[in-house]
Amino acid sequence: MIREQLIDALGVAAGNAGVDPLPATIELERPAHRDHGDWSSNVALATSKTVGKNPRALAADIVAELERELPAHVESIEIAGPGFINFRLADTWLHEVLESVLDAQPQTFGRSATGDGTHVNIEFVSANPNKPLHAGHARGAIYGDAVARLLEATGHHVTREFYLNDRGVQMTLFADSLAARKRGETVPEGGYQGDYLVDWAAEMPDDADPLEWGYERAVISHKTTLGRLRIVHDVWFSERTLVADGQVEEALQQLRDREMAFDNDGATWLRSTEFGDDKDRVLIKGDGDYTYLLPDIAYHRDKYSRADKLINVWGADHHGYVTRMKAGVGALGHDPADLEIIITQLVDLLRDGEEVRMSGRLGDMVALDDVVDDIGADATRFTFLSQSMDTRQTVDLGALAEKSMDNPVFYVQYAHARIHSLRARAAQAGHVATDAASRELALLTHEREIEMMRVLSEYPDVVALAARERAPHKVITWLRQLAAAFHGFYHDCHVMGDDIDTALTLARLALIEGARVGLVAGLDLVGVSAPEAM
RNA sequence: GCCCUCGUAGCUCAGGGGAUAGAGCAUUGGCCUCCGGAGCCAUGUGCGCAGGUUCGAAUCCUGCCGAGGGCGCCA
Repeated sequence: MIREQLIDALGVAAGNAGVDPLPATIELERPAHRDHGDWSSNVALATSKTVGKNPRALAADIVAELERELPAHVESIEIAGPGFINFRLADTWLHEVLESVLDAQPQTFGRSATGDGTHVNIEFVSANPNKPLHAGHARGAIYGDAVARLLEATGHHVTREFYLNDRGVQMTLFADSLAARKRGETVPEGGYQGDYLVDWAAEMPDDADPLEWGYERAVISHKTTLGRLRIVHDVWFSERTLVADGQVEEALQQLRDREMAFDNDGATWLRSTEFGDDKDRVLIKGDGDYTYLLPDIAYHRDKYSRADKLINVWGADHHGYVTRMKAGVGALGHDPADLEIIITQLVDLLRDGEEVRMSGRLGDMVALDDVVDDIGADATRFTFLSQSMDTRQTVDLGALAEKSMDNPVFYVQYAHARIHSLRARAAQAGHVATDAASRELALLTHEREIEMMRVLSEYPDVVALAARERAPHKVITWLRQLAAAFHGFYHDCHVMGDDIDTALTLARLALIEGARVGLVAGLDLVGVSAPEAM
């Protein structure tokens, strides 16, 4: 790849110019402005102090070394600003990029093996199995799945996991509420109010055990809703079985053996202050019941035995548990660094500008199914992935439901549909796809064509960065760029026509095929479909 | 009080050490004899404030201001 070639050449040149030692990494980036060339390096700026020269003078020395034998594709090298070294390349480097895109096809374009088969377990959603998922679950659900896709695309072995809190008081309360509905009564004090229970009660056979039947029904509900969003968990892990298998007691014993658990005031405590927590935490309450923490520790103990690295996706309202969870696994002797807890900021849900309440009884909430009904899986996924998880997100369901231009997913999908339409027309006109040897990509020199290839060239870096930073929104941003580049090309450069030379038509068909590969690959990475017609 | 995240254009958000800070929506005005107008082009005195680190800060550090979330023998 051109990037590595230039970095290598820079390293050699800098060494010959007296830079010693060479920096750990030589930075090479794409300048924001086209006037600054195709690639730019700051080595001279970064190392001038150690060499004892002013940056521009050092840059001149390095450039002189580089000019002894220009690296492939390089047309000229300039020194600019305070001492940047700017490379101006011939378009041939982009033709080479396009060739590699066509070669890769959507199945492999942008993918890498950097994860080296590391087994990552990512746990997300994990909503209680006693009521349907609501809109507030959307962000974490879609995000978790997108991160899983990114990790898979970068050579990790991924397990998607859902933890079921299927024991405890809330399950009993749920069963009681369901049974009451079945009898046509109002739910008990503090019970589950939602209308869904009326429907579930109607479905429930008379002789069914409300707890077991309701639990199963809720899990089906979760799976169905998630399935509509193309989210499929590999493992549904039951807290109940964890207790039944004796794993909770084993974990507790392990903590005791390591002197990380102690008894005080009639309760059993975790020595979490050993791991930076501001106080120790209760594992077993005075009444003998576990707190949520102990089964959670046992659960993570089990996960550590099944994967190299753990990721938990939690909402912002759980951020206070990060320290004690890490303390818990640390107390077991595991490396807390292998447990990555990602906090997603909350979502403000609006409907036509008006706030939709996310708290309180279910009656006030919007079911996730309703969101999918209103705006579809594609728009839902695209929207919830379009911004960083570190920022609070505002989503207006009303605006999205209109399928208006407020949602760029259509802009991206439209690009794909146009390409499909072009291909069909081309086939009709008898333009057959040509092999690498006979297509003349050198004909692609229009500004719009160049721009499209430049965007395509960035995709592998985007995927790598998005995966490393757990930031699928970077893929969304890139897709919008590619779609914009394509639409601009489509407007200014006709693929077929009386005044278009056949060779150019074939070259442009190759180019839009490259765009198609990019769109399909990118959309697949975020789990959004690439429709052939809209 | 302490902890976490955020503060970028009228609105929703990208950009997370580089050289002139970008997109969508909204506004205003252009572009259909021609591959799908769900499109293209033009239109903007914006990085909360103050210090610091650096050759260079929207980006890193500190403080302040503002918004949201969290600090249970609840889950």
